[in-house]
Amino acid sequence: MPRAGLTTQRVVEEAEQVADEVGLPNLTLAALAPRLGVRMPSLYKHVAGIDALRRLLSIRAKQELADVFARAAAGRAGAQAVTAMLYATRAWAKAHPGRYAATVRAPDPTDDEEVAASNAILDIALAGLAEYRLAGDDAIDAVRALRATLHGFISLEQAGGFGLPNDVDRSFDRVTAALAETFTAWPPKTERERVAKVSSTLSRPSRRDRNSPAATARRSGARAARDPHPRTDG
Amino acid sequence: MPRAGLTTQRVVEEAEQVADEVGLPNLTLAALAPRLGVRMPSLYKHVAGIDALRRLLSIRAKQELADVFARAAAGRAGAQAVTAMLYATRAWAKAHPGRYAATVRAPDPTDDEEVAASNAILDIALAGLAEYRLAGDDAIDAVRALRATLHGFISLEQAGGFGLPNDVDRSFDRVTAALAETFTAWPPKTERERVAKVSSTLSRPSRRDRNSPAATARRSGARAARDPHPRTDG
DNA sequence: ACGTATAAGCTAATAGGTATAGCCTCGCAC
DNA sequence: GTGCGAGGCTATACCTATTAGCTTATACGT
Repeated sequence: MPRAGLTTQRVVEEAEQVADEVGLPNLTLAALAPRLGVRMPSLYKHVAGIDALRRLLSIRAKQELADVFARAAAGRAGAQAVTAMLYATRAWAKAHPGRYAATVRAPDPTDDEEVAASNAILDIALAGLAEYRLAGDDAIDAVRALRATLHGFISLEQAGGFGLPNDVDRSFDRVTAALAETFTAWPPKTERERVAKVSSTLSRPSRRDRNSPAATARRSGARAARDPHPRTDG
Repeated sequence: MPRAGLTTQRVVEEAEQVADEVGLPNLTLAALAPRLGVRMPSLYKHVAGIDALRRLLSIRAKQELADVFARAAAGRAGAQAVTAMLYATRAWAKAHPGRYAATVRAPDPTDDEEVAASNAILDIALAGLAEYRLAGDDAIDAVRALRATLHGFISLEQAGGFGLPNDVDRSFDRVTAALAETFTAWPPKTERERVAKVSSTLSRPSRRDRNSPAATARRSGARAARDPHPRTDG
């Protein structure tokens, strides 16, 4: 019998298709094999198992998402960049729900390749926020807010969580606008501060820490060789 | 041999424990049965199968979450209520990750019981936002923003997505404060409007629709008996 | 108290999924 | 052309869900 001529890459590509069609949790080797014209055990010649396949899928998906971010933010800054990143990501997630789901997975901290893919997303998101001139922890808080809002909206939407007839696109517009606006006054005033309306120096100690050496050090890549906190986020 | 004396309720309660311990996706009947002192097939006398069990789990979890919202918002309003709801939910989700995950599931639109549980969450969240005096689509957009932000943060945190050493509690404080603040100027200005700085009447057509009959009708529960859009939302 | 219907438990068997072992052979390198 | 490694296969084992059909504890009516 002629060989199917599979490669790891081919297997992962088909797995992406399947994941997009039936959802990441329903991606099985059993479903994948016939689509590639082989029997199930043959897949083990190319991927080490279902877990390894999921890992490869995640890495590729994270790279794609980083790309989506990068293209959206290219040539834009501030609110424009944020808005573009949010819309582009939602559109990509709609077209590729399985891949999007794969981007959420937290990497094993010792897995350099997947950690790198995660970091690419973080770095590009941070770059997209550059115009807001945030630094240190404030910048991290902001990307976390960005990722959380975006992910929450997309995953609820994909889960069918927005059941009311009200227009979901409209809601997304509002969320996007709110987020882009929020970053212009970041960090936000806390409730206590809003009520007490005192001078910002006194009432917003968080600002003091903004560019502190400690905060900057925490961000820097210069850490011990086997850092217990390899740099990954969101 | 003596009977184990199971009930559906007992099974679901133990399932909650398991889900909290090992994660909702890892909840299996096989793991559950020995913990209840019976063989796997015996569980079918009390629940119709793993899917039915998940459904029951979701319903209970949604009721619990609605309760968490209600308790948090009780006696508070506006930013205070929003803040309290967010913190309480995150704390509950941390203590009960499996149950929290179960709240995300979208109900089958024909499943009255689960739809009702979902609606309870929505209603209480809307009530928590009452002080902001939003109406019609604006109110729906706001709860969606609330749920999306909250869910995004919690699910990323639970997935281990916040790998950087930066303090996650601090980030959550910021996100919370930003959200509570955002609702005071809802709907947010779009990027175009912020740039063009014209009068709000002209530049913010969305406000015109706020209390329109159409918008109100869309929200109302008065719909045809077998409504294609039973009232549910994130 | 007793007898019985029913519900609650059991064993056994089936159907899918993951994974490993071990064989067979295509097809490239030389 | 031949040798051999990579890529495919069958067979098998194990895990989870589910169904069928049996047994018996126990609640309840008399």
